[in-house]
Amino acid sequence: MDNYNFTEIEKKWQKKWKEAGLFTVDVKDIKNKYYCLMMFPYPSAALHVGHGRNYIIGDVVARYMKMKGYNVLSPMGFDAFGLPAENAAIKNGVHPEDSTMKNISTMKRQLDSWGVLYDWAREVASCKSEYYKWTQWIFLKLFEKGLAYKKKAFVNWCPSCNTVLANEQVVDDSCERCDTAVEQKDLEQWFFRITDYAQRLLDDIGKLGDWPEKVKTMQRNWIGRSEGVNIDFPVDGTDIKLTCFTTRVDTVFGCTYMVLAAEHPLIDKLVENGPDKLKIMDFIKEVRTISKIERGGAVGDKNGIFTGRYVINRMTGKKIPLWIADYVLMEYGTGAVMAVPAHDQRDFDFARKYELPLEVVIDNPKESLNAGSMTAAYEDPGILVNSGDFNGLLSDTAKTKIAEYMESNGIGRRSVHFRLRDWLISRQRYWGAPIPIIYCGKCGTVPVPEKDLPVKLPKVVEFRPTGESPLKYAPDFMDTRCPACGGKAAREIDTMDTFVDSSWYFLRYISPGIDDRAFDTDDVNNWLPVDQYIGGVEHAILHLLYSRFITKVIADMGYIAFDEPFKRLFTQGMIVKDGAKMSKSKGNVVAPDSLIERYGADTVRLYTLFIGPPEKDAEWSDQGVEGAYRFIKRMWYVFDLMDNSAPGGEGNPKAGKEVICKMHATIKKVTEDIEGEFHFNTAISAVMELVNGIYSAVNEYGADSLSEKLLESVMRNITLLVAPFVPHVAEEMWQKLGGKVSVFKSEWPAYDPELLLTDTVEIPVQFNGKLRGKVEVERGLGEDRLREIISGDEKIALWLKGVKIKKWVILPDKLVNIVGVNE
RNA sequence: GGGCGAGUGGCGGAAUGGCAGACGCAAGGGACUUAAAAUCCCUCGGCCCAUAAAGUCGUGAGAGUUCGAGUCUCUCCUCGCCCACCA
Repeated sequence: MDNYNFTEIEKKWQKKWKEAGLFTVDVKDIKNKYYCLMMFPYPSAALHVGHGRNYIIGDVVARYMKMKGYNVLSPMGFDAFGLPAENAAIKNGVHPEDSTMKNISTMKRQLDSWGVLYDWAREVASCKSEYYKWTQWIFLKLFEKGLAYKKKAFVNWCPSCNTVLANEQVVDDSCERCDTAVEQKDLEQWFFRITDYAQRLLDDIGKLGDWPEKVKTMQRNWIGRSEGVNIDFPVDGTDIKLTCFTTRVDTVFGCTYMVLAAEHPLIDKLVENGPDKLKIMDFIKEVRTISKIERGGAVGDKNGIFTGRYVINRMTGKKIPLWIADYVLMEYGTGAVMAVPAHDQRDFDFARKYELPLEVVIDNPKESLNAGSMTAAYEDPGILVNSGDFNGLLSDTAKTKIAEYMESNGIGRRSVHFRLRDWLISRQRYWGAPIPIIYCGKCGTVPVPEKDLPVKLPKVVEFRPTGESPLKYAPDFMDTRCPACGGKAAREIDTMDTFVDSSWYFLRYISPGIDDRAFDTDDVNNWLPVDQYIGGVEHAILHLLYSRFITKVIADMGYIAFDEPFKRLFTQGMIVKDGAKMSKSKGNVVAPDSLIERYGADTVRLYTLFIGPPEKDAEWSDQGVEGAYRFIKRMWYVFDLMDNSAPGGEGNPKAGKEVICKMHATIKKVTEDIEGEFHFNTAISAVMELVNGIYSAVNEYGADSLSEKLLESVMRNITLLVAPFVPHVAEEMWQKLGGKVSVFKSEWPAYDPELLLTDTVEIPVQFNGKLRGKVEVERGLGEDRLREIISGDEKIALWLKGVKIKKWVILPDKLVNIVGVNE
């Protein structure tokens, strides 16, 4: 047998698969369709082995499904707009387009060298105008429906980088790149009205049966639905009513003051003629301008100021003071909070600081509360006290009763609030899809007509940050004509968040070439929802939520017939090195190229899959790679065993029986591991055991103990089983075994349940739950006979001496436990 | 503060409530070799002990359910991730 020359083998098969179009799909052929999708990557300079995990897992699934007879669509593309390219451009003076295209070609080469196959004819890159034309079209569709709108909003501003930051670039209230504290700046911004879909996005999580529970929970928390009551508080001496939202209406009798957010729109009117107006305005200014980090850095440190006004708590009839404080957020609820210091820790802290009164209205059933001696708010449910007609009720009952009372007396209304905010999609950046909007002095905000798409991103632009959108300084881009009146007009200079690009790419793969529509409705309806989506858990919230939203919007407009894009989701864990995420700055990046050169792609794939359960993080070990390499060689050299076995010989029946049994068990195990939770690590270890089994049979019973025929049949099955994991060597082995077509066009092996079973079984025998011996008996032995054999066993008998047996627990063919006491 | 995970040998990790540590890495010993690499074989949780056998302890800690618990229940500790002054 030849040596295992992985370089030659891998080159050869990669070329042949390409020529044969192994993963080329005709979308019109929808029989047995299977859409296997991996999250498309951002084109960074080079991939490391951590990135590889995603593609290798996906490739295993695609190849496995292919062998199961499915028509597998596995496309790939690039999420090519975005900040890193722009930042690199600022730093190195290379145009983002050039660096991005260069990175894409590097990545494609790396993916090829891993043996990961895609239908490359469907490749998309979000920075190409033939793609973003349709991202812009989606924007226009949302605009048409009133789902895209512009409003003033605070954006994250890094004063050091002189630029706007996306939320995800703000880490611990500081700039992700330079660690400077992020400020809030008030700018006109485009939003998508995702909040209109909050309830549906929440409800439909129920449809996502095959998503990880963890991801579903994260989405639920992010949407954050809470039920409560909007309560009106009249401001004493005015006709103004302030409305606050609460989920704890049961505590309303304990509301001893009220607090507004500093951004609350009615503040100006309320303090207009007050004596402390200037002091209050100063306070508000401070809260607004101070960066978030100082404002909320230490939770518990709350600052506020009295407005001089009082509001009426209509449940108690009492006048309570109205305050402004930095711990109330304008973005959530109504920006006004009824403060119940006895039953809310934040209100408690604030009340203690400013010596505001505290009233217990929910008593702790275990230990009565004392307003004076409380050291913390009592936030648990309890029994109502000091609450008029509602005294004695349990919190839960009181919530309903009080809400009903408020509704029938016009004090408040039941209401639902979400934490989810509208999606801010404007970026004051260059490297993104331009927002297709034109501003005309006469006609106002005018959408670019569909026929004028794409609005092309100009190539020559000064994109060094000035604090304004770089496109402002591209006159050829900026200056245009109004599509409505033909007069002079200016283009929108902001670009779109890259999450917009990635929220629909899975549709484009179906119809990559067409330029008169974003996608073909029939084809998309035939192929989607995606059967299996695979990607990192870091996208659990934003990308997946946005994709679900856009899908629903497009579905509502009638372009597609489904409203959830991904049927089944798998989120793989990160690969870390020395306990940390791989990154260039930490210097712990493991590059695949040199490993592939040294051991071959199959080895790197095998180790990546063997490293641990794929949904969990795993620590990379270069020594572990060596082990994977050894296994492949060990498998390869089974061919030598075949050469050495006696030609035409019958072999040793006992050895043969053992190997056959093991073989069927392995087929069962590998199949179940792949189809279940993608536990490739245990699937691979099962094959390792089978290969070890062959070697030990030969060791124990001699070189000719396994007939050539048997070895060949075992090898054939091993080859099929490992094909998705180590495709090149498997294809080579398959050919050597006489395979006429590709192993990936061959049928996945089936096991014979009859042959899984050995003739005899070894039964562990316990005494009082502790293992005391084992007996080897024939399979399917009756309980009486088993009891007899065990009682007669010398070793067991020692333990049963002087013992009164109370009970025999017998699991036929599996285990026996004798329960007894010493007499 | 809230949510979700996870704690098993020197390490990565296995184990439908039924033999804890599969498989692999590392380590030690041996065979082959002039030598090395590669390969093959053996040992490999702790204690007791002479290497054994037999015994005994052992899955973060403690309790519970059970004939039987790494696995189920409760309490606690530690670590990781996500969210976080969300009313």
